[in-house]
Amino acid sequence: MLKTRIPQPKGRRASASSGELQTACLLSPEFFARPPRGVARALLGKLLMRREGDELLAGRIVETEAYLGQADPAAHAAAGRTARNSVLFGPPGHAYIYFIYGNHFCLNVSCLPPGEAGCVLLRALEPVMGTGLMAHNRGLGPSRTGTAARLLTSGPGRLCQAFAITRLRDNSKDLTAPASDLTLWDDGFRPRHIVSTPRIGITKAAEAMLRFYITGNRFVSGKRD
DNA sequence: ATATCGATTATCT
DNA sequence: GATAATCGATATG
Repeated sequence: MLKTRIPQPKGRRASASSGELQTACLLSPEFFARPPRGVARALLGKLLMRREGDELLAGRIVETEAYLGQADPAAHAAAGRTARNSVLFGPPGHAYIYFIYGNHFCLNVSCLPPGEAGCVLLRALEPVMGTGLMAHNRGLGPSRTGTAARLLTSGPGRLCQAFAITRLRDNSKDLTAPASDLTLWDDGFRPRHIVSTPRIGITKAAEAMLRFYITGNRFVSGKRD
């Protein structure tokens, strides 16, 4: 099992992060080879990491949504396999990235064995490492505290911009591969409480409780402050 | 070939 | 709270 050392900021009390240095394990393909609902819950508290040359970005996953595959009317896989969504039908633990509203990218992780097209959308992260570069990628000033920090990664489009995630660069990338520059890790953090709600921004199957977030975390997307 | 709309965000009032 | 921005995927003729 591949491990690495993840430096962390001294967390304030309300923050999901705490401690200073943690050993983290790369998530395995098996972690994702199960139904998206369970993966979406299990991904809360895990770390997304990006290698940018000699710089490192890290964010803790605090909000997710599950998309169940061909049987889910809200899923991109609902109409079957296309060139755009083919990653969803491939092996678990790979990045499915799509372009939305003419402006934004969204990052999903494929779930279930090959042939089944479930996935989990990453909706919000709590910044852990590399906030300066995140702010630069977002076109924001260097401020990284208070309400301004929420603008870095609180939303599916925002977190992709902060991590410089694009379809061209990252679609189909294996997020469980040690050599990948975009990876998912478990540093042992476990959320205290998880809330489930309807998914955001969809019209079909809008009542299903498939959005999950860490209770009380200030980096969850939506209105705050 | 053209029209519609979206798993969003920023910027108004 | 409301809406413009922006473009690729998909549906329709």
